[in-house]
Amino acid sequence: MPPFDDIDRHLLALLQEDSTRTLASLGTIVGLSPSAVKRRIDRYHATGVITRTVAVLDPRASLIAICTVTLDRESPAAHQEFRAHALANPHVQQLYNVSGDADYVVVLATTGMEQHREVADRVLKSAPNIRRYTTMFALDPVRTTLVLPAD
Amino acid sequence: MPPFDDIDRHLLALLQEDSTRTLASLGTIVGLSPSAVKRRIDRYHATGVITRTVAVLDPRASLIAICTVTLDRESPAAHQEFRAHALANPHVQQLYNVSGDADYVVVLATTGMEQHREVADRVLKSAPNIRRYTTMFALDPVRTTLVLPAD
DNA sequence: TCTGAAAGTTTTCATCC
DNA sequence: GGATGAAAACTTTCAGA
Repeated sequence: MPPFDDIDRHLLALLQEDSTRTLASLGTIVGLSPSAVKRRIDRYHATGVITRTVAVLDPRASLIAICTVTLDRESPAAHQEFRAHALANPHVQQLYNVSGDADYVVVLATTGMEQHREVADRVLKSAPNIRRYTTMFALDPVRTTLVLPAD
Repeated sequence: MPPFDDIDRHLLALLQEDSTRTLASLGTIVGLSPSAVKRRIDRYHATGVITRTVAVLDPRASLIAICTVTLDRESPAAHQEFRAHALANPHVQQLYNVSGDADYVVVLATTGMEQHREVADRVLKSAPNIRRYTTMFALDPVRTTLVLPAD
C-alpha cells in the first residue's frame, strides 16, 4: 500500500470505530463522493490494510483471563507445537509471542469460572512444552478494542 | 436479553467472524428469512449484546506492547486517576483491571519503537500513582480477535 | 482520481401466518 | 416469532472530466 494521506487516516479511524457508516456519510465527513470513498476502502481490503470487519460483543458478559506462558525449551518445534495447540481452541481470543521473561501472552474468553477451568487445563496446564504460566483475571475490561494507529 | 437459542449462537459466531454478510446469506446459513435474521440482529444491538461493528486492521503493521501496571496505593482515587489518564490516550488499545500481583494490563499499539517510547513514557513512566510496570513486546501477534463465547 | 448518474442489491417495513 | 413482498436506501459500476 502506498503511503496514506490525511483522508486515508481519517477513513481508517472512522471505520475502526464504526464500520456500518454508509459511503455517503463517510464521504460527507471526509469531503469525498461516495464512489471516491469506495475506491479507497476497496484498496484497504485489496492491500490487506483492513483484514476483516466484525461485530464486537459486550465483554462484560464473559470471563476474560490474561495469561503468560513460558515454554520449557526454546526450540522452534516447541513453539510450533504450543501455537498449534493453543490456536486449536476457540476460547483463545488473543495469542502473542512476546519478548521478555515469558514466551507467550494468551487471552482466554469463557462463559465463567467453570468453563475457564476446563479451557485453562487444556490450553495451559496439560499442554505440551510448558514450564510455567500465570493467570490474571479481568475484574473489569475497561477498554477492549483492536484499534491500531493508521500510518 | 432472554436466553439464546442455537440460531442466536450461530448468528453471533458468524457476525463476530464477518459482519459484512447480507441478511439473505445469513438466513441461508441458519435457515431463516432475511427479515427474521434482521429482527434477531436488531435485538442484539438493542439489548447491548453487540456493542459495535468495526473494521480490523492488520496488526503486523504496528508495534504492540503488553504491559502490567501496579499502582502505589489501592485507593479508589488512585485507580480512577490512572484509568482516566490511560483512557485519554488513543494508543491504549486495551485496558483491563486484573486480579493478582498487578492491578492493570495495558496493551499499547504504536507505529514503532519511537512512538512507543513517547506513549509509554506518558501512560506508564510519568503517570500518577504507579509503583511499577513491566513491558512485553509482541514479536508476533499470532491471533488478535475480540471473539467471545456466545451463551 | 474525482464526480455524478444509472443499474443492481440489500435493507426496511407493513402485513399476514 | 416467522414469512412474504414491495418500497426505500444503499452499493456498485461506469462514462466523462
